[in-house]
Amino acid sequence: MYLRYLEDLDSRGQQTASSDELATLFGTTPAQVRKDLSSFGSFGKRGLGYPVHQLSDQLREILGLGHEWRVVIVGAGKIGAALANYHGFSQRGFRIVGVYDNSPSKIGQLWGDGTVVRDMSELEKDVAGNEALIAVLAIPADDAQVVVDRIIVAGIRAILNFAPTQLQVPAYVSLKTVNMAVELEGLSFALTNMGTEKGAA
Amino acid sequence: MYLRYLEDLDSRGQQTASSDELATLFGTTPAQVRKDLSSFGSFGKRGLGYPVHQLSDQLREILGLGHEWRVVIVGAGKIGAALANYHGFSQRGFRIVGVYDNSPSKIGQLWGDGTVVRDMSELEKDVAGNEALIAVLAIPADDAQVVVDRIIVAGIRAILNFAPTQLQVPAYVSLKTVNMAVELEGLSFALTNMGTEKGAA
DNA sequence: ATAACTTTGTGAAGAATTTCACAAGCCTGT
DNA sequence: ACAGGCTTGTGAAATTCTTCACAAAGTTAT
Repeated sequence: MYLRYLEDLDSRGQQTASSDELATLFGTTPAQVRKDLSSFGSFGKRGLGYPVHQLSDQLREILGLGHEWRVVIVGAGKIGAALANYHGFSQRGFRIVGVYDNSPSKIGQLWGDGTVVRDMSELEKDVAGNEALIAVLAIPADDAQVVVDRIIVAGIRAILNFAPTQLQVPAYVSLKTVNMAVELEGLSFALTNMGTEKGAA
Repeated sequence: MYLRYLEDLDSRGQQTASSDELATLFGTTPAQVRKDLSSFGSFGKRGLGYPVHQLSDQLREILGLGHEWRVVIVGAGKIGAALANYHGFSQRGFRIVGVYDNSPSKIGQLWGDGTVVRDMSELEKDVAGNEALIAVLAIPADDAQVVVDRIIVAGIRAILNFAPTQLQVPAYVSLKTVNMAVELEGLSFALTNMGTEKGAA
C-alpha cells in the first residue's frame, strides 16, 4: 500500500516525504511508518524525510516487482472476464498469459482483447512452457480444491483465490483468498453494531 | 468465515462440532475458536461441542444477516457487471436494487438479468426511496472520492470499495476496500521471499 | 562554523492478541 | 446414580504489535 502512495507523490514530482506526511496519507501514525520501513532497511535521511522516488524503487524491489510475472486465469466466467480485462494487473507487471476453462461453451471463445479461452487440459503443458508461477482462480467453490491440486502439480506457486472456500495448499505455495460475500457481511456487522462499538473507518 | 463452514457442516447434517474440529477446518487453533466465539456469548455445550445449526443462526443474527440488505452498485464497467451478476450476494441476503453510471454509453443499457443501468444523477432520489444503506463502488480511482461524498449525503452508510485508492469517510460510515493489485503484489512478495521467511499458508 | 530546527531509527513501555492450562460442566457407560 | 471421558469457558502467561520518547544525524540560516 505504501508503494501506491509513494508512486503518486513521485508522479507529482515530490522529492521527499516525512514519516508524518506519509502517515496522514496512509491513515496511520508516523511511528508506524518508521517501524514498518525500518524493518526492511534504513531508507530515510534524518532532518529531511524519505526520498520518494528512491524508496519507491526499493519497495518495488522488496516486493519482487522488478520483473514481469506471468499469470494464468482459471475460470472464464464473469469474474474471470473482469479480471482478465482489469488494467491494474498489467500496469503493475502482471502479464496474463492464458485463460482456462473446462466448459465446452467457453473454450475457444475469443474475448475483446484477443484472448482465447483455452481448455483446462492444456494448462499443464502451457504452464511448463511459459513458466507462469501465479494463478488467479475464478471458479465455483466445489471445483476449487481439485483444480488447485492440479495447477500446483503443473508448477503454480501462488494463487489468488476468488472461490468462496478455504483451500488447502502445501507450505511452499502462497495462497490469498478474496471473498466478496464475506466482505459484505463484515459491513453488515458494522452497520448492525454501529451504536455498540466504535465505528470503523 | 466461521459461518460459511458452519453452514457447510449443517447442510451435511452434522449436529455438533468441537472447537478442535472447527479449528482444523478454519486453519486456526481450538483456543482461538473458543475465544472468538465466547466473545459473543456462550454457545457450546461442554463435553459435546457447538450445536452447528443453532450456532449458525446465532452468528447470522450477530452479523445482522437476519434481514435483506438493499445494495446499490456504482459503476457499470466490467467489475460492476461481474458483481451485479455474482450470485454469492443475493444468496446471502444482499439484494441489488440499482446499478448506476455516469457514462451516456452505459446508461439505459439492459443487462442479461433485466437490470437497467441508471444515471448517477438519479441515485439520490432512488436511495431515498429504496432505503439502500450499502454501496459497492466499482469506478476509476480518480472519481472515487467525489462519488463517495455524494452517496454518503444520499444516505449510504457502508461502502465496499473496489477502486484502488484510500477513501476518506466519516466515522459513521463503514468502509472496506478490496484492492486486487495489492493482493497480487502480496503474492509477488511471498514468492520472492520464499526461502527467507516461513511460507504463508 | 555554529546554532537552531527538523526528522529518522530504535530501545523501552504499553496495549492487544494469542496461547496455555485447567476447573467446571455435560454426556455416556454401566 | 456414578465414574470416566470429552469439551467448553476463561483467568493467567506468553507473545506480538503499537506507541512513546529521545539520542543521533542531517539541514538551513546566519
